[in-house]
Amino acid sequence: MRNLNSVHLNGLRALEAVGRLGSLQAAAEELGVSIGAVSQQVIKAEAQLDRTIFERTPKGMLATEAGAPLLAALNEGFAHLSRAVALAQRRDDSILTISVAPVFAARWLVYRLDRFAEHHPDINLRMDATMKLVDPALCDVDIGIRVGDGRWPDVKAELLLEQEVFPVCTPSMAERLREPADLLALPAIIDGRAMFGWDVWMRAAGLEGAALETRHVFNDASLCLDAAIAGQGVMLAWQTLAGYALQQGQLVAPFGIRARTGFGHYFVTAHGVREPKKVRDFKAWIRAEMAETLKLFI
Amino acid sequence: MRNLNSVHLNGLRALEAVGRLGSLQAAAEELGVSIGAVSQQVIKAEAQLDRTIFERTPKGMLATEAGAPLLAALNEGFAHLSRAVALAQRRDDSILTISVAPVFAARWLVYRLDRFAEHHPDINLRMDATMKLVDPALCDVDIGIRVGDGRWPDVKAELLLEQEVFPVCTPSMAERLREPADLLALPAIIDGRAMFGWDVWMRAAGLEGAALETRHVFNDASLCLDAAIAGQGVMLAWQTLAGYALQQGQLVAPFGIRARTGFGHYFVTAHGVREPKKVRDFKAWIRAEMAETLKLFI
DNA sequence: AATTCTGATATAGAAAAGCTATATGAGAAA
DNA sequence: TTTCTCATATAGCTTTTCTATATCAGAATT
Repeated sequence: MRNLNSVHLNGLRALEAVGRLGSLQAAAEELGVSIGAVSQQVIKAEAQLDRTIFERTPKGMLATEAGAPLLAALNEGFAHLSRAVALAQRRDDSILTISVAPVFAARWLVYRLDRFAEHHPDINLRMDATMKLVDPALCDVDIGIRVGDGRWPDVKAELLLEQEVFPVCTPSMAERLREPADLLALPAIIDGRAMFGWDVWMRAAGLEGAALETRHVFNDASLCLDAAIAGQGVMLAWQTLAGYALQQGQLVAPFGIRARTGFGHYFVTAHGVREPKKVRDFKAWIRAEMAETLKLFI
Repeated sequence: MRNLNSVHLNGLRALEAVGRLGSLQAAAEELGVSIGAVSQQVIKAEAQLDRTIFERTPKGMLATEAGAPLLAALNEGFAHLSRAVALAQRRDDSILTISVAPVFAARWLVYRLDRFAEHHPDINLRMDATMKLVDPALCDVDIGIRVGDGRWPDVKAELLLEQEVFPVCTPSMAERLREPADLLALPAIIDGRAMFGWDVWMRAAGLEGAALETRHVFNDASLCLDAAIAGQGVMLAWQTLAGYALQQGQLVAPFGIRARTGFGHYFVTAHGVREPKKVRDFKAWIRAEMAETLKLFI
């Protein structure tokens, strides 16, 4: 398609519009420019193609014999391009595209999707699981949920939940514990990627300076939780990570001492954009479900 | 197709090229611009469409799920546009397009076209009959033949034949004529559009100031000749106009007195262009045929 | 672990394309 | 002859496109 390099695409479009509509006036109206602009483009394009495409008559522009097949092919080309643009511009408003961290999806959201479908049968959810912060203004994501300090200047961050961490282990392990300091005797399961450490909890538990024996280190919080469920040790988890396992009785949170990390779960949307109803509905639903989760921690 | 107004065509082309070729580097090469230029155009077009068409990977650009149908439609569109441009750029070198005055075509050239075909079976002649001067640089005419003073600054004019005029009438009318002054008694057939008058010939015949009785005035030289052939009177004709009728014995040129009008037949071509072989062949052939015509006037 | 390579993006400023506003010309219609 | 319609030319402003250069991120190599 290198031959397209020798002619301006805007000129080809001018040719096509004039050919289809029969006059500079009509073409100018469709293209949204002045008659002089279309005239210049047609003349320039004819020169670039080294062809006379139109015969100028007092009643308007008539395609020459040589020009007619060219205009037919141009019409077909621009019709396809127009269809392509229409395809891109059509918004399927029934699809809500969300972006969440994989661990949030796997440990909290995926268990609730059936209830979302029940509450909002008109909304089709499309989930993009990535840890990267997304800017909904720059991609076709409607809303994101991320954990962090919320200080992201390029997006609008709205606090959903303050993150609190607490130790979790199997019930049988917990039976051996009489006081918080007894936790120090248990092997610790460490999330190498966590944005916080045990020291945050130690302070809250009055055990500042104390440490646990590290048994396992993973680079994925979800794997850590699996290891805790398997009885491998104690893990410092947070609400959305451990909520389901607590509810199912697979894990317990001994002593109920919780510490705030300073981070939070945030809704991430685009600056200065009026939120569509489906986004507002989703946020409201997420808040209601989060309230249900928090009942575990009263 | 107004929806195309909201996105730059060059951007759509960049999208298509990257989609088809898989990287900015390859697309830049095909489009004949720098990688940075393609990158900017893709980013801008994605913003204008409000769509993420590509996922950026370390190995290059991958079409997103939403982008793939768009790119397919764009590819079809640009393929058609490319075909259109190729159609326009293809020169059918076997076709020679000439532009001549209708009267020159009807009274001189058309009788000889069989001989042109014999001499040049490889050249297909396409004749555009119009009185308007053409500029081969600005239209798809290869060469023109026009009568005039040859002072046309926008084109290259090469003298073919100096125009000479002379009275013509039927043989039976001529039988009654003993000397040039006897012509003055005959009714005159006048071409209202001629660039010269009888005075030009009168001077050459030593009859300066004399005049004929006007019987008929036409606005077409060809009709004048038809009237002369029909015995309606005497007409002041020129070589290419009357040559065939003289050769056929339908008309005679009594006394053989000819006058130059100051005009001429000229080949009209574009300035500063090396003439293709078919144009050179055509000119040579025309000169040879013209020499044959002039044998009538020796 | 450090370095190199590949591919994409950002930016400033220059070049080219596109556009508007206005004047003008040609032919048809009134 | 006048008016109307349609196209063209031109100057200069605006927008788009482009280049050159610096930078970044991830993969591959050492």
